[in-house]
Amino acid sequence: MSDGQLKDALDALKSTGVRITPQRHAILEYMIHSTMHPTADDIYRALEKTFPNMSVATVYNNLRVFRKAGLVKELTYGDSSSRFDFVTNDHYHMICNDCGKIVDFHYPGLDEVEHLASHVTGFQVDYHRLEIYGTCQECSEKTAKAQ
Amino acid sequence: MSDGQLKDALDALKSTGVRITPQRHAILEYMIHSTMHPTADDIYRALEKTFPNMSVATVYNNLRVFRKAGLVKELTYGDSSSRFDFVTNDHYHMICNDCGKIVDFHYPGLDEVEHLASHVTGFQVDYHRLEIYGTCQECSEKTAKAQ
DNA sequence: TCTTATATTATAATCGTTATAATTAGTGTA
DNA sequence: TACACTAATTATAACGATTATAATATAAGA
Repeated sequence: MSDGQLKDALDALKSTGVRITPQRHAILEYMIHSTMHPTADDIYRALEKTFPNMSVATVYNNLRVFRKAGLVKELTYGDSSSRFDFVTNDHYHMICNDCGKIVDFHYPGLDEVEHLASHVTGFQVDYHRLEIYGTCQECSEKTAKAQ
Repeated sequence: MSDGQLKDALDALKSTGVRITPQRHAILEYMIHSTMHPTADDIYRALEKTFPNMSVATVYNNLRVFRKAGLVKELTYGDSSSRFDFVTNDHYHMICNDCGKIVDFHYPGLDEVEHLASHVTGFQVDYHRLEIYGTCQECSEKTAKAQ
């Protein structure tokens, strides 16, 4: 089914007039098969064996192309590089404001929110991003002890 | 009621051993009264009449202090500075992947998600961030015309 | 195959954010 | 109120992620 995802993604790009280059093919393939949310540099380093001459700029440029096409979502954090996810509706993130830890969290059914939002604003919705911020258990306990 | 918010915020800080400085007071006050989500530099420039010697680092440091205290949320985007919001549960954002436009969108009741998340992960939840990405009406029409 | 616009490469530049060290100033206590 | 101690601020330098630029290479339709 990953192959189907790749083919669908390539078709979607092609249909909007975006050229399919070996680099784009490889980046998309990597995104689909990667389990953890890679940074642009992660992708660059993973592909430099296959494309020794590829530039980091190419990775950034294409991630932006994919994002505009609604194929990839960008997760930005204040203190480090952006991370990129191939768009599938699966899980959300909980983030500790103290230590920065990221914990996955499953929750179904924000589709209703997407639909309402689309209806009200006229947006053609591609995906959403939900993050819940707070203090993780370890940091809570550390603070409690310190006082 | 803004005054109450400020007082509550200052009390919350004090109770965790954070010192109240004139700069912190002013930054918080500015955050509470500002209608549009300011960047660190916006805050810096707004306060430099009152604090001609204040450093940008002070703004960044204190925004992080406030964020850790759950008073302020940081909205990060790939292509520009972070924006900061005083935490109140009101609206979400829709973001155009093409032109970057940000449109406010109202939706009540993600409290349930927060509660479940807290229960499952042990986090003490402060706030959440929800953003919906897609293509705005203008950009959709532009693309349709171009083809 | 040829043509042309688009993509890639290599590199330099930008700019938001953080680190550092010295100085200043809150806040609890006497 | 004055003191002492620790935390906060300032000024500046450094870092690093991302983008801009110009030259070269290449995808894809004719």
